[in-house]
Amino acid sequence: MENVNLKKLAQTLNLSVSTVSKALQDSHEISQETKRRVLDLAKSLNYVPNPYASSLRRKKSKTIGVVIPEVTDSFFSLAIKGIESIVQPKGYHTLIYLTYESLAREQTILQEFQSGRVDGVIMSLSGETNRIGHLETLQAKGIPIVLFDRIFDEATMAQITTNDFESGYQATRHLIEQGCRRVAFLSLSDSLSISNQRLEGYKRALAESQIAAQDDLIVNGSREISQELIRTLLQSPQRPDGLLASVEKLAITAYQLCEELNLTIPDAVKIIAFSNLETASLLNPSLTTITQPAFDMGKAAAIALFRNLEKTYFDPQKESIVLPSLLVCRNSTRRCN
Amino acid sequence: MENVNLKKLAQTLNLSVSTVSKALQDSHEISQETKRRVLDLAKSLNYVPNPYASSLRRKKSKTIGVVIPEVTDSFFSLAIKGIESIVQPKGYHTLIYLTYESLAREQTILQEFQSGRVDGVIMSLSGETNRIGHLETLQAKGIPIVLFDRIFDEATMAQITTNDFESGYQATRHLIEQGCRRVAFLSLSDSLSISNQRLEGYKRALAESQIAAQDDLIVNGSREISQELIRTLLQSPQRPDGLLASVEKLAITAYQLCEELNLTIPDAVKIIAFSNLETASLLNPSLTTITQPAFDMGKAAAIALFRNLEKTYFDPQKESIVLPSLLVCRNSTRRCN
DNA sequence: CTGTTAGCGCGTTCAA
DNA sequence: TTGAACGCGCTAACAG
Repeated sequence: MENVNLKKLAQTLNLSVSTVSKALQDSHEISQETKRRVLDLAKSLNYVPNPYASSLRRKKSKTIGVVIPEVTDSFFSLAIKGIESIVQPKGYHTLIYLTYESLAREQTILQEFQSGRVDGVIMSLSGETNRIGHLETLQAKGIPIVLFDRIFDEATMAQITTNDFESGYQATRHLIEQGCRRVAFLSLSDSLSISNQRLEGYKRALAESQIAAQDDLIVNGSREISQELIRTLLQSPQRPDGLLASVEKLAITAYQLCEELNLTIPDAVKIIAFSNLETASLLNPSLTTITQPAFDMGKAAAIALFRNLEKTYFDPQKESIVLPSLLVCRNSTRRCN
Repeated sequence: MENVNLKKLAQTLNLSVSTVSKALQDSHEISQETKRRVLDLAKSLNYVPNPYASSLRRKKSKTIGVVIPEVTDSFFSLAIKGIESIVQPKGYHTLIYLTYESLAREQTILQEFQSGRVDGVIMSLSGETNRIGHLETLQAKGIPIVLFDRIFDEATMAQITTNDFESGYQATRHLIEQGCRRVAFLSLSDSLSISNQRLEGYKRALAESQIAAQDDLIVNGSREISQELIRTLLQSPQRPDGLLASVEKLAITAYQLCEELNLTIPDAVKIIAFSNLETASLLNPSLTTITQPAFDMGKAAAIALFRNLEKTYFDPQKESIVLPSLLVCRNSTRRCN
């Protein structure tokens, strides 16, 4: 790989490798004079310690694994920034893995983590994930996991969410207030915590307005499957006049379909999307979004993880942190809580 | 870290560590019978090799560093997916680093790479980067670098771009055809290859239409600085009637300002943005974008990188790959080349 | 076909 | 205050 290592430094200074090592770690058992000499040479030779050798020896990789379903999603990319804002200053590195909503990939990735490649994991579950044996196995090996956004209620670990019930409720109420009477709910899967919570909020809002929830207005499935289901829905004689998309990608799909079917937004159909697209409400005044504090959620997740990493003994414990999300429409921003 | 390693496997099977190691690597010098026994045990004990020990020994990390200015940008997040589509199947891992447009951070990151943490680097330069000594130093140590999008012309390495001159030209022509006579050009910095190319195209298009380019219509600076410059520009009596934003973030800033200043888009001001936002033209029919093949650029970068990694001897060579970008407006898509 | 030996670069005894 | 020796887990050269 490279060339300048402890040995080389030691040789040119006529010191032993271990002395140099200690000097670089600012050990108290090394004289100031020696430390200075070592540091000077290290700097002038541009010495960079080999992280893999160090990991091997210390049994710590100073690396965090981030496992998310997507990166081309405003929520997740913002969350990454939040994570990095904590992780980087600590001198840790970030390994990013994408599951593309597949449970199998998620399992493969976590399996690989058993190698000790990462010291801890921050993740948001795939749409397919309906059991978490792979998470538990990893935790049992002493590697802490923090979940954010797409959590798993029964799991014994830190979990960062927004109040999804409340935001689902508020969003639905907003649509009803705008005159919608047939509101559809679009979800990626029925095992996703966030979708289910939001769905409950949706149902509550409908009930309060004496509108009967209809099963055929609740769409469940991967993006490809949903696309066809939504298309059918929008073509049916009793098509919905409002859509609540619990995931950004589904909102995009819905938009494309409305366009394709010549349904004008918001006259024919109103849409509310869970999305952090900075541009969304700018680009289209009629668009309403539920905006989550993605950056802060990433930060909170990283902070919770470090709390566990810094313990001498890691003992998985459930811990829930709930941050508020915002309902943003052109002229107003309302806090959902 | 973990517990089950080669030694343990070897002990329980009464074999030597090296035999087990070779068996796991499917070496031809191990009998089928032994291989089977080893693989069976490995699977049942859930053995996962320690990547750091292996890296240390082999002097290969099977890890790629991706260095980009931002992740909350549709272009870069899509490019990441393109990169992963090549890197993952090869069994390589992806370490992502964000420069936030800072040269200093970029230098720190590359400096760290001298440790051998990564086998190769794929990067897009920060807005501040006007020299590439840090890249050359790294390459000189045998670590290949591939640049994409924000390249550095004089650099001796593979570079993946779109035809920025052409797309700047087409975009400007499009604005002129829509009736714009005072078109402003928004850029992050004057050291950015893409901005300069696009600027040249812009100038050419103006010249062809007998419109004199005006320096005060060319805005240069970080997002914060630009924001004030653009605001001033939009408030001046001879404000522009068209904006060409060479970076997504600047387009967002421009949008926000138009809104704030009550300038209706597209009546008062027309905007063309270099952006890959899937939703952009959907959300607002009046929006025109230059869409780059971000996913394919990521792929191409990764492929070029592996070409270098797989060489027995790495010898930096310049290599340019140019992919076409698209000008997308509501009813038409035109290829820029 | 299998085992022995010797490191990769670093950090941690323990002895001087 | 410094250094010698050992080993983290794995791979590679060389014997047998």
